[in-house]
Amino acid sequence: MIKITLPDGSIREYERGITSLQIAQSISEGLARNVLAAEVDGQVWDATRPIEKDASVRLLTWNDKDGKSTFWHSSAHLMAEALEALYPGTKFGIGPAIETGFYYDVDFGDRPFSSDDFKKIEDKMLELARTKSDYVRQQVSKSDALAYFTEKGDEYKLDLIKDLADGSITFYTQGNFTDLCRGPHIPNTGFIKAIKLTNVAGAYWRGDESRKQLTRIYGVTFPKASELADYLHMIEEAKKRDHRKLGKELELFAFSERVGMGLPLWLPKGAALRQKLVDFLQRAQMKAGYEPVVTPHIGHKNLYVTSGHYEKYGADSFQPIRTPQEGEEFLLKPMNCPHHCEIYKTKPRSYKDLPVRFAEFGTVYRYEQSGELHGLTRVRGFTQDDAHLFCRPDQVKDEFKKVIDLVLYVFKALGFDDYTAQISLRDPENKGKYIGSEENWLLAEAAIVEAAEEKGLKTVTELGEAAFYGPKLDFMVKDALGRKWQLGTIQVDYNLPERFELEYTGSDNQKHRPVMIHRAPFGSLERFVAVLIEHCAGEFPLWLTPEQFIILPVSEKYEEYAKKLLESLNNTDIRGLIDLRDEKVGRKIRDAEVKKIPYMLIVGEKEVENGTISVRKHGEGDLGSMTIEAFSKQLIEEITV
RNA sequence: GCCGAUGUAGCUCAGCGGUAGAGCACUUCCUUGGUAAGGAAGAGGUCAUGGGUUCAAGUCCCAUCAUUGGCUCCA
Repeated sequence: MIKITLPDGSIREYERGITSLQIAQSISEGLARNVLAAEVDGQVWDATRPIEKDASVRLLTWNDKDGKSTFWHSSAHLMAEALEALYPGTKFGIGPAIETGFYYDVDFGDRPFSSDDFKKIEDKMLELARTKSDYVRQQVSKSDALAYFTEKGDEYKLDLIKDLADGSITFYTQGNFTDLCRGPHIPNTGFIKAIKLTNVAGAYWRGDESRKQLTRIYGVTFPKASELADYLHMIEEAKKRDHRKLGKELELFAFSERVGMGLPLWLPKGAALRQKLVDFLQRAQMKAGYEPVVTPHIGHKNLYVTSGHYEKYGADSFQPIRTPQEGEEFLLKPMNCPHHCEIYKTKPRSYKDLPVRFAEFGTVYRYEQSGELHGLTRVRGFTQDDAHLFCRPDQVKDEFKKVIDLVLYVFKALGFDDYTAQISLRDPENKGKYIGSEENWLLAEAAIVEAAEEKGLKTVTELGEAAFYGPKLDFMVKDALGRKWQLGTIQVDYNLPERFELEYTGSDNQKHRPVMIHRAPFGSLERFVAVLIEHCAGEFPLWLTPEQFIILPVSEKYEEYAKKLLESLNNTDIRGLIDLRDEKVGRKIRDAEVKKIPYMLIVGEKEVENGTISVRKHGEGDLGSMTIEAFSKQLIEEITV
């Protein structure tokens, strides 16, 4: 007998060789029907794999992340089986589960493939799923594994096996399909009830451009048809919220081929929104002791040679601009920090002066590969809400904590309630790719970890995700549809102060090196606005809305009253407009609703007589009539953040 | 940058070898209307660009550009 510890702490005794599935059955039939896999001593296993010794077991269902990914990984195998049945001779690369769904990289040889083939594959998959074939795990020797795939003629699998240690190789078979696979898998294909192939794309074998390009087929599957329907609905909703679509419809920004790809044009309404964000953060930063600075859009090449950016990114950047007479080389500013370092150096600094905090909404230009541009989230010219804090080593942690406070304040004001922080540290395996001394890195990493801990942030730590000059703390927010976005970032930098030979005079009258912290709560205004649009589906918080109200006269007879009304309501914080078109009020309301204008003020005979307005709120409907003063007061209260 | 898809009116799209279409938006006129589309008329396109095939090319082929889904990259 062996002892199995369950997540609730209870310990049950079973015969040696019991499977997780049988454990589930001993608890309840319902549970057993839903078990996809199990976590055995921290490792995800097949639910059907025998357990040979005492272990702690957590049964995984569709509600667990690992349960889902097991399900999707098994779905990838099911798709491969369908592909092999439909297109004999297809070779297979890798087929993992991804955040939502799975993909399989396959080589169809010369056969053309397009999304038109999806239906056929989906049908075949469903047919195979209904056979409820078990996923059977089998340990094989390296030579047998090689022999199998040599026989099958699948060079990709052979390439994979080459790198595997003999003794740790497993095959999984379901139906007529056998694949090299570490597992785990769901018990049988019958769990897969709803299937949707989503898209097809090219992907290089092992992500290497010099190797053959395979066809990557993406799909997603569900244990219930209704879940697929929900998923498709979510996709529809995401499409409706796409910031590129809403940005066009709400006249926030545009792109022009003539201006150049990846270079956004902010239209009046978008610029108004953007300006409000800038004002908002500017005010918060002034309170927090930041000093605004302004630097030019280009900088001498030597500046970036000094900073190290030229060496690292020069070849992949926009190429230098040369002055016609002197032949001096200037770069479009890809970063604000080198400029800010020079500002720091304009005068001797005392330890008493630190920290100094230079803030700039600095527009930077970076070459992004053409295929990578995407709406406002990936552009070639963008404005960072950048600031650099220069402080003493003993101030780092404190400053870091203050920045965390600022970032959280910004998120709260903008309705991002669900966020996590990612601590990005060095890749311990590959320390050579980072600039800076071991000692400095250890200091910086400790400061971040401690600050995040003391602020009680929900964090995940990623090794190898640090910037080349220092570790960082990135904030990821979840939007209204549950999608994750990376926004704010805080980065410790012991490196630039070194390169720019920044100094301050300590209380010991000796020169010391300050520490630099880069930080941007929004990240970039472009990206932030994109995320904000999708988060709130274009219905911005009132204080950010470019046009907060629209006056709708019932007929042209009330035009005068409407104009006076506009004059009395408009001020620096509240902006509105009048719809003077020769249309019925129903039409004007519809158009205002479509434009997502928060308040509609309807004025007609009644209102003129009583000196009131009839207020309608976007998405809610008629609020009844009120006095102008009452409305104005309500609006001001609502926009105060 | 690489692979695939797409590019027709301001917007959303139909047409896929034989005289450029629809809805919305726009302009003008009628209508003076009370909480999500009043009526009529009009204007608007070298069918992304450049080549080619054809008696004839938005329509078929090639190239370029842009957009887009991925890959790769991201200070």
